[in-house]
Amino acid sequence: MISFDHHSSPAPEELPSELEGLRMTKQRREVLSVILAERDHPTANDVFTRSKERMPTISLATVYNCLEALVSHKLVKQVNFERESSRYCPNLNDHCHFQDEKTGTIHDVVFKKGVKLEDFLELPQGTEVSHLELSLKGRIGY
Amino acid sequence: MISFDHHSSPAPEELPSELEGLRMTKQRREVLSVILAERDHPTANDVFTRSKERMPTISLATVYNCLEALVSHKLVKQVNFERESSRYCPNLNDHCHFQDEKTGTIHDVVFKKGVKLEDFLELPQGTEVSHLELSLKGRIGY
DNA sequence: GCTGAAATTGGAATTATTCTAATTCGGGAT
DNA sequence: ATCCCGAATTAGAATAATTCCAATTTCAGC
Repeated sequence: MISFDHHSSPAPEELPSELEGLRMTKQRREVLSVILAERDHPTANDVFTRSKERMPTISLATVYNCLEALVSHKLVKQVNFERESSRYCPNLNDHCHFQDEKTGTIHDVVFKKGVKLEDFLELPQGTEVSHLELSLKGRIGY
Repeated sequence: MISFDHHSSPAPEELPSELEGLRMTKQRREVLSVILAERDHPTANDVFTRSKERMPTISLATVYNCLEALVSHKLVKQVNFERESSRYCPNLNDHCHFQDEKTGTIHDVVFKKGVKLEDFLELPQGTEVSHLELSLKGRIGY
């Protein structure tokens, strides 16, 4: 039984020119494809470095702009661990993150099938949760 | 049924000179008492401002030092919402945080009695979680 | 009351991120 | 195809939170 989330890597290229109402510019496409290519939760700076390989003129500001556009259009998720720099994740399913303290590697962790927030949290009724972030740190079993 | 966590305010003053193996200096005592006095999840800067009222010579660096000492000795919890500045919380019980999008107010939210991580997360067996942070945003029911 | 280690301090430094203002791009109308 | 205009990109400056540094100060144990 696999518990950490694994993905079959979809082809990163050939994205439509508009997605979720977001104009897919060269740079946004590049940034998105970097995030899809290596699903290792890169930081903005990682994305910048990788993007420059294929698009040497891209700027860090643009990478930040693109990331913000992709996140707000829900094509990518932003991942935070305490005050570390934000990381980016293409897994759009409901999930959270586990950071291996040994290696720093971040793994996606899925919620058990059918679990609802009210099942494990004492939330006042009527509370509407618009955003949830659950971050774990620890050591992986062997 | 109360769902958000409420506290009876314990007396902030007269803390011992050593706590959890941490030397309780004037400044650490002051910082801790500020956090205990108003349980509104202040930022480091909030703590600095409030501390200065009674201890005008305290420096921001010291506030950061004290907070780090208190957090690492588990007398206070550090609370993060995305990339906002860290906030500090004297509630040592297992709990998480809900930020009201309307007001910015942060509420403690407790886990349902007896709930374990494995009840709602697909964690590989043998995984040891040493740190968990769950942050919610949304709107409160009326 | 000394002494050494730890804590405090003010200011400088760092880091991630955002802002700014100028330029470029690209799609629709002509 | 060309013009136009709003949006996107860019380089660099600015900001904000936090950490670092080096010089004092404190204080617990002798």
